[in-house]
Amino acid sequence: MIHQTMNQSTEARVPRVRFAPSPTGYLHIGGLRTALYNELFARHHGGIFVLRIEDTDRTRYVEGAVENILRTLKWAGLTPDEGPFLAPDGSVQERGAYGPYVQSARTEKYRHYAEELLGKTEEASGQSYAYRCFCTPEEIESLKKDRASSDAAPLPGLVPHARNCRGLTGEESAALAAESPYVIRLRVPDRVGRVEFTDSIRGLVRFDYSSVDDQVLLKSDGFPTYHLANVVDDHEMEITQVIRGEEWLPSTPKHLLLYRALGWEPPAFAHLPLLLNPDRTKLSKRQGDVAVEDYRAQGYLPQAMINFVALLGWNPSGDREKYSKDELAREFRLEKVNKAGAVFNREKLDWLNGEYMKEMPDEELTEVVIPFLRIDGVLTEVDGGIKAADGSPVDREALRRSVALEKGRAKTLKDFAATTGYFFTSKVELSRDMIPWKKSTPEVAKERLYGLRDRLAGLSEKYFSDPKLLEAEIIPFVAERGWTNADTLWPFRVALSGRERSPSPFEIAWAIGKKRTLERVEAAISLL
RNA sequence: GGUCCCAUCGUCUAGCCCGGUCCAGGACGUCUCCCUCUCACGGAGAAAACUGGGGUUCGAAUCCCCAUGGGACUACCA
Repeated sequence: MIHQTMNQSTEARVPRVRFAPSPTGYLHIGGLRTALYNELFARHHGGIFVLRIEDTDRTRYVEGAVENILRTLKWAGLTPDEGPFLAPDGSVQERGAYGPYVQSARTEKYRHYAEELLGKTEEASGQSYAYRCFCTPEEIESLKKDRASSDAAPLPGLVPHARNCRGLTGEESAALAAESPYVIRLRVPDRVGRVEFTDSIRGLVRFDYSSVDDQVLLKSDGFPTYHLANVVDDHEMEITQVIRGEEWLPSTPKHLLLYRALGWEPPAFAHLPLLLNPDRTKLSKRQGDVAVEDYRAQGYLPQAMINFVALLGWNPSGDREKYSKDELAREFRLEKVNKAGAVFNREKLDWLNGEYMKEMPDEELTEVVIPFLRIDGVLTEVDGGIKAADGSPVDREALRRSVALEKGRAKTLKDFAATTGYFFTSKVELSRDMIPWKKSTPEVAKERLYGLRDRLAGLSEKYFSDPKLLEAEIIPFVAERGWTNADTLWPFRVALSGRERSPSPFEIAWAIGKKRTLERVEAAISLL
């Protein structure tokens, strides 16, 4: 009496996987990882990565969500081989031979199969694989309450309401259908038995028939539920390996039962461990950002996101932290995916993001930083030219240098807005008492700045082309005067930055140039 | 409650399938020291884990059982 579902070998076929998000808003970080694993699997095996939109719940549809998902996937560098994509003009189009790839455009198919099941008889029981249920949601709700409150062990097998409509004859059912709304439910066998399957990650998993509810397949509005649509589409799109979140594990027996009822060979299943909040519950909004676009807006690089999320639940070796997407694809093995959930920990993401920023060429980094500087008002764009917040022009080279200097201490692209502003203003804000080194006095600071000013003024522009040149010039000068680095360089640096913490004065001078360097030193002197 | 899944440092993990090389390795974070005008960077180092109990075995993080703990699911949502 055991129904065994074999995971047929699929070596003869091209592996096909899919990512199937619902357009209910934004792309969830967990969705990003699921999509990534699907793509990695496809690339590793030379297969096809399909994107499918599961929008069978009209009540949850959010305007623009499809575009948003597409945009975010693109940003992350994920590129489905088939399915909807964003055309250059911004419209959503499709590619691939298995379309449409949006479920709302496929409703006829689902209805067709649901009705087919109504009339199809299972040999073992002599009953149809599906039946019409006329119960209202309210009735079912109260039946459920009864079940929950009763001390008696739940009846083996069936959901309570099943007893109402399950026994209807074909004629009764058809007659009622003419006058009342109904749903079509899957008839789970009421004999003893179970569904078994070998999960690609977890191994053998089994469910007794008695623990599976008679799932609704077709809703009273004529739309399919996830379960039906998913099975129909995975079959029609010839998906060979399903890779999805662990939350789907409990409904897998329903899907397997459906494949059997329809007479189809099921794909292999792999259920990914969940991404967790710090308290180890399923990652959720409320405990942090879950939308990929939030991370994008906060200045995380797509490479860092991909790298980070890939290693949440899977690891190729254990002693390396940085991998490109190609390297990930080369190493990817579904069998090596962990079974336990993984806490999404932002510190490590910050670190990884910093690593990627540091290795990025300055020109490239500058390009991606600019939008963040504009958002935060550090820079504005006038007639295509970039200007500082106070209207002074900003040249590209100065911008590049400031980004190069600050990238060592930035965790995200957004951080540059907070650390980089003083490079571009014509006047630095500073107060008299922060100029002297903490163990020194304003008088000393003033003397040092005078000396520095005269010395700097005598240096040609060439010295400002490399912080090392400036340093090689100033350090000996400080020594020969009998000054200390501390009581000289601190005032110098503060004069240039207006900050307690910043890059070295030589670096700042290099970034802002001789003219501004002298202006700022002069301004500091006048405060003393 | 029921069903199912899971369990190595605070966190991500390597090792587990094919028991000994593991008084458990790496990374983030933390702490200390070095570098240093500051903050970072960088360098050196430290603290930090096999949930518990049985069993199998000469030997268990690794295999088995139980307990405990955690999680997911339990919709005409996905």
